Amino acid sequence: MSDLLQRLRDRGWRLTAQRRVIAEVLDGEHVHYTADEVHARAAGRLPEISRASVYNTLGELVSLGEVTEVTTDGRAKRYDPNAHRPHQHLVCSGCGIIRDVRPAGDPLDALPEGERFGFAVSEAQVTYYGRCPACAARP
Amino acid sequence: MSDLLQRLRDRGWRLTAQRRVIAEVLDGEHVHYTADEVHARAAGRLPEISRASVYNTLGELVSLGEVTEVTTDGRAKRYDPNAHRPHQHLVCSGCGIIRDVRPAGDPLDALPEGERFGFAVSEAQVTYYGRCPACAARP
DNA sequence: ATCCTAGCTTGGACCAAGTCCAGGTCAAGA
DNA sequence: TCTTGACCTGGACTTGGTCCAAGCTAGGAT
Repeated sequence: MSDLLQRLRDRGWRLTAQRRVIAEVLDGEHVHYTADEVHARAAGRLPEISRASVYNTLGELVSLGEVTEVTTDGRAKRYDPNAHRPHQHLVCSGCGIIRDVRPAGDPLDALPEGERFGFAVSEAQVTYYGRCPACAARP
Repeated sequence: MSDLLQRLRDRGWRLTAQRRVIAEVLDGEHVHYTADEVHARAAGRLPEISRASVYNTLGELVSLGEVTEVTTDGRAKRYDPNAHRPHQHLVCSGCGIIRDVRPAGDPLDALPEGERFGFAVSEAQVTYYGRCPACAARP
């Protein structure tokens, strides 16, 4: 993730303590925090950080393409730092846990020309739902 | 949609004026209203109808499987009455309009066993994004 | 036809997620 | 080290949605 900080500097970002902490929180695989979760974790290292800064920074990271937004349940958006490797999401309908997954082939190819209604289609987001091993073990 | 009313009666629903009006609003192809849009349209025919009734009825229709929830943008949920024909959604990233589409094959088949993390995967939701003909015509 | 009552509806209070803003702070170039 | 525009903060505000006590009513029972 330190290369993220480098990329941000290259784009003219001011590297503040807040942005550094948020970038650190977003480091890892299968990370899908809500803005409030990011805020709570960031506040562990930098107690005065405000919710507004978290929302601002996340929004900026999204528009730079460094982080993608994921909405799996119609509640809070989640932020996925694994933006440079194309992938989809697998969600447990019991506990809500999210895994990054890579389906075979390009999902776009499954949409025939006759189903495109003249749209210039550029992206497909796939969300798979099921029960994770832990949730499958109980009702 | 009158068969919807029949199915609801068969399940022991009381057929109130509010529920009838909401069912009428939800009639048609490519209908994807938010709860507030449903409320506004319903209020055109039944001015005293409350937001709470709209939310209650939509929630009941969803849990009966007569209507599905669609969240394309992380804002308000949309309600899709076309629940008895499996389909996915194509969304214009310019104006947000939504079309129902039918991709070739079952999207579930694209997820290899090795990418399932032990989940019992049961459903896949696909959202295609692109620009509609009207939005493609301008910047 | 009328009565009864569980189920439905209502308005308003409340909550969660997210946005906006005026004023104070500070990273980094000069 | 100084300067300054970009950044941060707390708090007010907006939007989308839920909850609840009190009143109403669809439809079965009489």
